[in-house]
Amino acid sequence: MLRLSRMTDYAVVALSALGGAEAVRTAPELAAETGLAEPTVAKVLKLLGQAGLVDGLRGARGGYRLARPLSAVTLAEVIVAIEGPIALTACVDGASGGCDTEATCPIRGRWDPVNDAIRNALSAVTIADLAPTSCAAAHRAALALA
Amino acid sequence: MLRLSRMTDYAVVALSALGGAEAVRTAPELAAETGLAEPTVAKVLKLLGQAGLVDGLRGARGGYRLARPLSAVTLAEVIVAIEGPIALTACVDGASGGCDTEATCPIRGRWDPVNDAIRNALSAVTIADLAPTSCAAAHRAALALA
DNA sequence: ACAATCCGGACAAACCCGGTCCGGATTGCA
DNA sequence: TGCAATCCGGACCGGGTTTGTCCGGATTGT
Repeated sequence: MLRLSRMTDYAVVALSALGGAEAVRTAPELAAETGLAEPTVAKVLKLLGQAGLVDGLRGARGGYRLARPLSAVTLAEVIVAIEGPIALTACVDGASGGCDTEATCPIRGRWDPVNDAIRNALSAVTIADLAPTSCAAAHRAALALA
Repeated sequence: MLRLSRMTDYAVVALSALGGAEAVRTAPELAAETGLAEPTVAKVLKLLGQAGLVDGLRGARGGYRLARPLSAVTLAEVIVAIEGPIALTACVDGASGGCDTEATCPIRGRWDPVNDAIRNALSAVTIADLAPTSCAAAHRAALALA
């Protein structure tokens, strides 16, 4: 299924919520807006902060703020921030030990074009493309129904 | 990391071994050539057979045979055969229940262009591209060293 | 000085995947 | 006709990864 981590999905949702307004939002605020658990949101924002996609402002009246507009953040960047380097197999970038008997496997290295193609596809999509309308508002509405 | 199942890697290796000669090979034979465990190879070949990528011949003197030349088998087909439909998120093709509070999530459906791009990238690569030389021979050599 | 907030890591639980095994069905050969 | 070889389908369990949570420490505005 080429599974994408669920954390990455959360990251996109959190970024969309952050993109709704240009103000500083705290982690509990964003958790309430997205309907996700607060520690989980904090964890995702932490990762995004390390990657430089959001700015974390410490201290009282602190919170998180977008480092760039959503239209300048690609999906590839988010995936890298949450899941690490984009690669389909473990036999990449000198990960020795992953293949036991396949030390001389001729397939090794042949995946590179595929990986590049995937990276290009993911770099062509921005978070703004994924959440053109106000995602946060829709989530609030969904929560109101429950 | 966009992890691809290890079974899919095995499938590529098994297909490459099958592509070496146009004869019928039994599962134990292929297991010995690829250096993989026999039940695992059998499982992979079973999946590939269900997908129509290989023909399984029953009875004595039976075995497996390529249904098509490797140059006509795309990586996307192998992935679909082993892992199921190619999609980055679970919020696809009416998988209700995956998203609990996000029944009306506006992001839903927006992943389709991304998924299509991934599919196209994976459909552009054939197994013959991944294993141009005799992979089986290299595996035998690696086993001889051990 | 205090309160609010982010930061970093450690931790248990749940889920999924990898790998194995078994019995049944089917076919070729003696 | 009987036997052996082989694929087929499913169930099963252990290990590992991911998920989600929590806690103490650092930092900053009031």
